[in-house]
Amino acid sequence: MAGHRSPDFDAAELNSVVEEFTRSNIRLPARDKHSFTTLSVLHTLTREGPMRLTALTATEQITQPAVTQLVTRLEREGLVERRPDPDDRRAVLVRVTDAGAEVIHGRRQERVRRFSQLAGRLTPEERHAISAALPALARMAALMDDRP
Amino acid sequence: MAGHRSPDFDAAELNSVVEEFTRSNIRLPARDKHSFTTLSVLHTLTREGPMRLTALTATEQITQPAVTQLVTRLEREGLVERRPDPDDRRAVLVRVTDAGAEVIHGRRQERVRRFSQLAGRLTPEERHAISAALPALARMAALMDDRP
DNA sequence: CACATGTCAGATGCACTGAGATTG
DNA sequence: CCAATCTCAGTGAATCTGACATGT
Repeated sequence: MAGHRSPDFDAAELNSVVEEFTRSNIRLPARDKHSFTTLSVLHTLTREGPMRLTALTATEQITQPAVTQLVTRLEREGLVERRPDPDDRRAVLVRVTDAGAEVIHGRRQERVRRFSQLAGRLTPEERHAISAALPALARMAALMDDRP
Repeated sequence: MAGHRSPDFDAAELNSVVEEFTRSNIRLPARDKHSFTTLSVLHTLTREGPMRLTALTATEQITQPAVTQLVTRLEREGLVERRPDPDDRRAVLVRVTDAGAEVIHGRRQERVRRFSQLAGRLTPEERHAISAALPALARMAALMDDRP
């Protein structure tokens, strides 16, 4: 069951762990009223800075009209702002407001706190093993963006 | 920014990695025609075996009427089956068909293959670090289910 | 009668397709 | 004139709330 390229590396076991973390992470969005797409857009804008609607269409998995509608909704809730692009008057730049950033920041803090608590229930050896693997996992995650 | 309980453990960094993996994992559902909830239900039924609609309502994040409708849809597509509960004639047991299990199995294989390819682009040291951390990560994931 | 299980009916939020307006 | 960017209008699938039928 190990990966074809690396007999010493159990990709199925890695996938199993990722599935569990994903599952548990998905449960959280249901608490507040924001939809999954809403959170994803706010997350992207927080990471990447102001973007055009077209750029958002590429990163999220919805069509341009849906992005227009979604941004209108988010603007009405005060989570993002529309600004005209000074260089191209066809385009608008969407950016998160402080309130929007706070939504993402709060959720992130909640998860980090949860991970801290869970780590406290592991052995020092287990914590060390995870810490030692984080740079490699981060690089692996970065590689995933190459070929979406 | 490190966790309060374990100064040597960077929970924020772990969260960042988990976020990236989750993001990249979420993109995949958009390819086939199945919705996220559909896949989640099939996944749960595959892991847990036959369940009542009420039990599904608890694990998934939707209401009972939505589960009824969703199961009807899945039954029409041949992915699950309704069976009367022999012990309680009010209830029905939902179980995945072979076709339904195949959907989940196929997706899992696709992800495992992807992880194998990505691992092939890492250094042997990085692969070793990840392998060494997997048991600890699996245990951490198991701990998450205790307090949902 | 009280509770649990599942279904039915109407209302709502969200995304899609197709067409249109403005600017480069 | 053509391409890019965004918006508008109408349609459809999925979910929610509230009411209801059945069985314990």
